[in-house]
Amino acid sequence: MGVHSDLREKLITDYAKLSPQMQKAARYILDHPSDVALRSMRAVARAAGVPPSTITRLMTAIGVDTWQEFRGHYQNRLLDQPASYAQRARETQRTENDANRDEHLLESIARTEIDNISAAFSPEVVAQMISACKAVENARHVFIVGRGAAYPAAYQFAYAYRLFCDNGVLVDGHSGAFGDELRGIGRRDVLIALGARPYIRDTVRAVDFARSQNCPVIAISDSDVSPIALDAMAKLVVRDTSQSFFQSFTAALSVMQALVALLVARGGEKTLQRIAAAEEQLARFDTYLEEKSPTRNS
Amino acid sequence: MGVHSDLREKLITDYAKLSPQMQKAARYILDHPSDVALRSMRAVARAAGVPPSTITRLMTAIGVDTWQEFRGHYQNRLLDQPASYAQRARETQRTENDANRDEHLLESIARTEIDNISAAFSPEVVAQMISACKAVENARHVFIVGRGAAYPAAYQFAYAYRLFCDNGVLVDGHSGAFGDELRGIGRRDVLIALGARPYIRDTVRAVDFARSQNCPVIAISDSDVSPIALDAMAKLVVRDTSQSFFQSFTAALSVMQALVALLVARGGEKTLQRIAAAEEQLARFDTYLEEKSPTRNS
DNA sequence: AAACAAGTGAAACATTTGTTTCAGTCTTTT
DNA sequence: AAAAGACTGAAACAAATGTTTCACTTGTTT
Repeated sequence: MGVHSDLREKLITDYAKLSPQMQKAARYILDHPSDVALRSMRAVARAAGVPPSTITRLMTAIGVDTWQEFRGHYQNRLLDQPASYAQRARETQRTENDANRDEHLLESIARTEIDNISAAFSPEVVAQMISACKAVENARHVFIVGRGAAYPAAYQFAYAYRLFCDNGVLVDGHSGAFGDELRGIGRRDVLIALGARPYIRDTVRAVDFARSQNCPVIAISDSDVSPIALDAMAKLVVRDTSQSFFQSFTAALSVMQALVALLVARGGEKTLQRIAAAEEQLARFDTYLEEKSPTRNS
Repeated sequence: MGVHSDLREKLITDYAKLSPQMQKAARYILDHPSDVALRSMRAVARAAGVPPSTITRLMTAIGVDTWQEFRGHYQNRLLDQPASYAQRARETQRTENDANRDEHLLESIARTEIDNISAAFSPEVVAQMISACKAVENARHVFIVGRGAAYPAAYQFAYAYRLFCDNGVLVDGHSGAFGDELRGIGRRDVLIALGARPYIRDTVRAVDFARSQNCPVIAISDSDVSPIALDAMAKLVVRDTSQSFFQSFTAALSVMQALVALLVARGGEKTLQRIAAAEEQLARFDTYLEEKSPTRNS
């Protein structure tokens, strides 16, 4: 009986050969390893959405006789890797040779990203988000513009928004010339514009045009006085600090997601039903891969 | 709301006032904190050389009602989690009045996002990122596929990558049928695939096709055993936990940005020159609003 | 259709768990 | 020395745990 030094590996390689329910359990365990170390078997089973017997069967399937043995592995793993942030930083700094220069860079990227997101949810921005939200709720049409590096965040919002509202327009120039989609924009609409320095001309033009038509603007930008945010009715200022040459649009994306979450939360039951209907439609179009158990993950 | 921020401190200060047997127990717990997190109360009592009742009495003496609560503190400490999830959920639920429900939602969103990003830069993922990076550097072509909610992150990478390398292909279906762009994919290429549950059929098909052509796959996904990550040469597992109905792709975006940063950093001077040239070209195309220097500022 | 095997979850089972009870011990005070 | 009071640990208890059993479903083969 060889002792499995790494049974996470075994779980992954054998995954395909497991029965559907065991896969469900295996997946939860792979995704939540510390749960195994800390919680009881029944609790893990409950969290994974399977009966306790499935966990037992899974263990015998991968050659582990008892839950105690199984749990022991995960406990050791947890003890071997304290991996506290401070400690990790200290370690990477201690040995500053070329070997782990990459680790060091990534570590500082992580910190910067976290800082940016923290700043993006400061009280001032939060207040702006809420008022932006109200503007969107009352708008006839919601135009979203964001080019270049800002496009992902714009797309993200448009994509999610479309699932529960049909008055959103993503101005991306895919359908004809850029800006064509803005035709008819007016006082009762809202334009959500995203962009940071260097400001892309198209985006600024769209904002100027909207303003000339008396359409209120919600700006997600890097400054209160950026050409996009100037005269905007709501200014969501996010930092785009980055360790690399490029700006980081993580915070912008996060803010857009938060905006969606806020709209859904305020929309109540009706909105949830619309989302359910949209998902239903996507499922009917065979968009998603069929999965045995249509449960939602935690 | 006096939550015991640190009950190890309490254990030390009250140590003198405890009865001899309780001191024995307290001392063992102070010396073996992880035992509390991982083993049962009776096991701890046995190891400390005291009857179980002593542990109970010790807990009541320092103001903890139940072993579960006691153990919970030590488990959080082991996980290096500043605040427990359960506690956080309780806090956000506590003030469920309509007044500042929005603020609370946003605050908890922010926390979740930060957690997700922290997890995305864990040592395991960092290691995978570096090996993924090397694969990209040696690849003939770099294909990027990500649909639906994963598209923003895919686009972000493709957009940034294009500025310093011309062998990237964003598989987005804009040019004809989806998957057409994969023609000719082979052993010497790399496919970067993004996707989380529910898995979009197109993405999985692209991954399967790439695998059938012996093309190595870099997977950015929500599990080690997701249909995208299975058999991938590099698995970047990111959490997509979200307060709202939708998944959060913030961590995925952040990882993609970090990948770009890593590529640039490793590319050295030559890469920087290419980026400068690309920006120059964009400026000549009048893409940006006139501003003196297109270089980033602090 | 029938037979079969594999997969599954509710229930049952013996342990083990955290906690309480209580009789005995020890120290301190009178 | 006796009484009072706090300490202590064995035993008792209900609740929860890990595991096994067994009908039942499901999908496949004959």
